[in-house]
Amino acid sequence: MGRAPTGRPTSFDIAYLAGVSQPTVSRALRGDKSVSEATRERIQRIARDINYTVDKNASSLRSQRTHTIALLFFEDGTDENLINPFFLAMLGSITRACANHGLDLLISFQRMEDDWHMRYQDAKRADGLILLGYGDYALYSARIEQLVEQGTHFARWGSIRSDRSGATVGSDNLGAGRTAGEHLLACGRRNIAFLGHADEHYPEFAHRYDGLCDALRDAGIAPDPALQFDALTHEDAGYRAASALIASGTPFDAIFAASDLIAIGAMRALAGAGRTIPGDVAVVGFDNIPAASLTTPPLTTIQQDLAGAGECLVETVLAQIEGRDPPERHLPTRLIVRGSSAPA
Amino acid sequence: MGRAPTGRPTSFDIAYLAGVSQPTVSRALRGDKSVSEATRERIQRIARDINYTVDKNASSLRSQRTHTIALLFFEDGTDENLINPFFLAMLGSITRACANHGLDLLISFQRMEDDWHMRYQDAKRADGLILLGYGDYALYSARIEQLVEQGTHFARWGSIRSDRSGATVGSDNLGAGRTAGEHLLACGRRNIAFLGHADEHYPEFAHRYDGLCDALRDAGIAPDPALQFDALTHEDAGYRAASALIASGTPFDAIFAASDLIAIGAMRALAGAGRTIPGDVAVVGFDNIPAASLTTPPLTTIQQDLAGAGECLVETVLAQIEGRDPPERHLPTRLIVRGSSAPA
DNA sequence: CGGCTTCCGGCAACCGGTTGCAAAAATGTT
DNA sequence: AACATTTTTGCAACCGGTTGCCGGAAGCCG
Repeated sequence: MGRAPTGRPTSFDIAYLAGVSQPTVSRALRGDKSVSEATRERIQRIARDINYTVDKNASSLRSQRTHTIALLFFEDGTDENLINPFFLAMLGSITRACANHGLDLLISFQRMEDDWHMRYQDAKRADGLILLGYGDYALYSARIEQLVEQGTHFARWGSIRSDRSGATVGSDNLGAGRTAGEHLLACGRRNIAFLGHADEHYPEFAHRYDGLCDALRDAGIAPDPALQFDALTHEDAGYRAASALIASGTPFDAIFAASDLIAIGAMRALAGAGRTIPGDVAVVGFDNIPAASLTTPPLTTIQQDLAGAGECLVETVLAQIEGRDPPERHLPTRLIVRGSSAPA
Repeated sequence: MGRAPTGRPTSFDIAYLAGVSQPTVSRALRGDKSVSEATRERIQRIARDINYTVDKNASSLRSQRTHTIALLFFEDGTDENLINPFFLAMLGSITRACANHGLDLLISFQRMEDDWHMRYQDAKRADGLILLGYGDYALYSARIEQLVEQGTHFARWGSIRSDRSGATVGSDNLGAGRTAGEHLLACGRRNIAFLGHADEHYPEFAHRYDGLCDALRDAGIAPDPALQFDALTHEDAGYRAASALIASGTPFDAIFAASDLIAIGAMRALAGAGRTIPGDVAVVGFDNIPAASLTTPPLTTIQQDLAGAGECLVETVLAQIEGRDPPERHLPTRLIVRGSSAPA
């Protein structure tokens, strides 16, 4: 039955050693129930003995399943070398989730211009995609539509309410914004500024702002558009936005920043302008990046459920692949109170 | 010549449309010079028109080249969810280097116990491996030997002088340690403590310590073993090591921490003990993680050439794969002076 | 004990490119 | 114009598992 083992072991070698046909080896190693317990164990033992590993390429080629998903990051392209720390934390979570599901993880950073929408699924590199990116959704929404059209399995991290096409997994930004607002109100603040884009191009930020506004209205305060300043998620953007806020002369006693990096930049601007934290201005950030606990004072912030996020993204993609029902894609957040916002 | 296009496009479809044989298509798309310019262009145009992508599995299966490398992280397993920020920065650099070389990058976090030494190369998932891990090298040196024996292409990040088997890429830790020492000496410090393991199980840290000792000796100071305290690279470890140092009663006016995380933990301990920085104690860290500039005072540290590191690791693996000469595997470092160490 | 279902395992086709070798075409030589 | 050379292209085998289908063996039943 075939030739004797030679070179790197293949399933044929095992078949030879076990005295069975090669397809039987394939079935046995995958735990196919149409192989008797006895032969399966025999085959598995031999496989272990000769250090056999299934060739992933051959397997994927025939079965059209790679058991791999691709994680595509993309940023606005401004910062070449720095990676947003929040993404990195997310990466850890996704990696672990993949490992738990026995999936390999392919990683790539993308520039907007690339033809990433076909590089992975089409080349059969991956069974599904996870898309991760802050920045202006409008810039790549066209590609996302394309993914949907061609039936690509994917999930993206974003704001749950912008779930028009494709499966979006995200934190409850609206609720988080409300929580932040209520916290600051409870601290006795009334004039709460928001640093971060609030238009539809940046739905995550916008929903955080919406939540803040909801909280304000509930407290009988009309949100003041003069207290909202655009900022992308960079420290410098936070610095500039806070400087603009200060320069505007509009009185304020609190800042809700759309991200910790923005908050950190804002704190720098406040310190430069002689405003004390939290005395003159309470500050709340978003993300709870590692650096948030190291600022002076430590930054109050909102923590997203990162462990849950990775698992949820992976599970969402898997569900599409296997035709199961997708999980709840709505993740809770938690307020972490630190020194930058004084308790009432 | 064959059947008409149907379903997802294959090279056969293109062959049909171009009126050539399928192997010619394969050759043309890879730029094989044995295809005439005219036909190649015709084929490439058709491929673009019908959105064709080479099936990576089929290609890899036959050619035995995946154009993929696997990046294996491993940590001591203590911290489940936090990833060392230094690694994350490295990841960014490696990702970019892979992209530049047209390689895919497979990522995995490993626990020591796993059979990672065969999961990738053997399964033909990747052409080569990059190993990244702080921690006790003794724990996995056996597996590394195994990799060498079976001819696996790999490079690991580590200390250049421990390059006994396999290609090790790393910073010039010895030189960096000397630089740190000389800087502290120039600041007028004489009793410089080192926080970090200094034994052969942690060669990177040990070489940093050795460099410090060299600098001390050059200045006519005998290194005092009582000023060296073990610490792995976690904030808590730094806190504990610094606490032990303070409790030991040995006088000291400077700390050189083997990593920024250790330094940050140490600064916390110093603050808790009422020692001022840099007044009583100057502190120098290592890595220049983002948080380093946010501490109070900002942390003087040593920056490794991360961009170069990723490129060098990738290039080293590629060189092995393609039988070229490996690049220089010795990377320079740079001292970043901040507030935690007072100028002389 | 013949007939029927169930369980196991084999046969052969197949996934979609890549590659060694040889034939055909184009170009050069004398 | 006949022959040597060099380019282009095709043929067929191959990479190493996976899968649909079928047949033999074993188990079940009246």
